[in-house]
Amino acid sequence: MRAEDFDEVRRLPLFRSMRPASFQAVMQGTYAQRFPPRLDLFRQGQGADFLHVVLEGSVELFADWQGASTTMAVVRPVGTFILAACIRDLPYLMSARTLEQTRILLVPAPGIRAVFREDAEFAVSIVEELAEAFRSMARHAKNLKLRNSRERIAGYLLEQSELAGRADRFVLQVEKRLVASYLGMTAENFSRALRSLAMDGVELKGQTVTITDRAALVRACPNDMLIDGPNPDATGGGLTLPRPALPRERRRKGRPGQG
Amino acid sequence: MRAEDFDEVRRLPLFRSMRPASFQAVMQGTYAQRFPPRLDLFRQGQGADFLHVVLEGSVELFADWQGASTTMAVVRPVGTFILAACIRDLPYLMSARTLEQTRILLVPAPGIRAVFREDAEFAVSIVEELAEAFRSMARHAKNLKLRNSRERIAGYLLEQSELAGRADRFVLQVEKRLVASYLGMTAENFSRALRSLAMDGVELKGQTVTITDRAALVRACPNDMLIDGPNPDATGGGLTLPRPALPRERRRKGRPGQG
DNA sequence: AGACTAACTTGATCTTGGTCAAGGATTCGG
DNA sequence: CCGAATCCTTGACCAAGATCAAGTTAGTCT
Repeated sequence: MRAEDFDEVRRLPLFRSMRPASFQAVMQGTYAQRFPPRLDLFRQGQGADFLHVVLEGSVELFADWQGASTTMAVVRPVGTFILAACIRDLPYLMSARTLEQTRILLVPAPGIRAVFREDAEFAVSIVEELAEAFRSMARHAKNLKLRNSRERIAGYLLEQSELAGRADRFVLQVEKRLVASYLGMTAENFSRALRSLAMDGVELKGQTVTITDRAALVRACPNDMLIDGPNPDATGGGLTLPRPALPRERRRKGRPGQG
Repeated sequence: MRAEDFDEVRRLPLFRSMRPASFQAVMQGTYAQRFPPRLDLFRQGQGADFLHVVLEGSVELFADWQGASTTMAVVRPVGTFILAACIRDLPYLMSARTLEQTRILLVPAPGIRAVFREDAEFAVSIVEELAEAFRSMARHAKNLKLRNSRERIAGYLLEQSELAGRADRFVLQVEKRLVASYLGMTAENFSRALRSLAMDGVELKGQTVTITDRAALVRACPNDMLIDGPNPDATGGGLTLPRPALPRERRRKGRPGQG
């Protein structure tokens, strides 16, 4: 592992409070790796060998069953994923693939399991990460069960706006089909419902969303702290939502290149 | 707290590995209380004052938004709930009410937060409980997103059968409307879809389910370890599914009596 | 730049599941 | 044992969302 990576990782919420010796121990066998876009990292059902930390790029977590597939989350820097599986030494419940060119830190699971029993501060960090991951997933389930697709989209746009610093204009950070899948609907239905939100103060041009009437949009999906967040820090325990950037800042060089 | 409660609690997965002094500290201000059926324990959005442990009876965790309401889980002995909220000192994401007469242990959240920083074994127990809770919730979301209502019901029946020791005949432990809500559908749709499963080897008489053709039922909902469990131990971190009993064993004295 | 590919949109149609309304079945209290 | 309340079931209808099938746009590769 490169020295600069070492420092960067050391500053991550999950690792910054632990004792130096513990950090050294966890980092045994840890390495950062760069993956091309659209690469499968692992499949659901596999054994949990490594905790993954996204350093650059983005990763989609998805699940499938009987031919159907659904996006469960998109993880961005500096989020972690499959912590729960590593802790319990159980098979992953989700599959993962990179969306863009992505750099990932792979931390051997046995080291984590060993060290967090000895370093209370590390245990605290893990507990907080896991608790947040649980809450994110609970919110996801509530969202699916309590709202219809139009409301889920409206809520998503409001959340993205929030993450962009309450901006009224922002760019969707991920493909629409992926957002649709994340929100539990087909791409077609997403497209139509999104268009229909024009009546509720949403303007669309390509990937750029402009909220022209925030009050109307909130009326379409009354905000609820207990579903929509806040997602306190950037690291949602592997459940960070796709995060938007400001319009001009797009930086979409590393997008999917091959299918 | 009664001495017998003390011993019982001490044997819970969450508490049995911790140091005696830590246990004493956590138990400061802890008390067990008996609640009548259908009593609201707390509402979503409230501050997390207590970790709850179900000692007897059962508790429904549900969520609502804009008039709609959905069951998120049913917790039975000896499961805990809202651990995540306690750890993060954040508002509950769900509401809770008793289903039957229920005895609950109320453990002050500040004590938990303080002690798990000092007792590594306790931290480990919390981490494992949380990890399992996360995985349960992830499975719940996958189930909702990847299966239609008929499949969810078939899967539920297979799971209940499993929990009853692979029995081909068992009794539903909770009201059907509650199961319907848990599975994310209306009671009417549940009733119809359940009936339609007669074609797939399911016989019904009141609350009693008989699987006459397990292979057919599995065909209706191919089992998947990564959605349906196993829910390794009884304590699913507040996410244990309603558990069935064997037919004769019903013990349904304490069922909902008043509205 | 032009061709190719993949994502997105739109329309027509159909299925699933929700809504509304009423009729049975249980259960509980007297 | 009867009556009220609640849960469950059934039917008719409706609406949300899925599917299928083109088109259109946009991004990538040569």
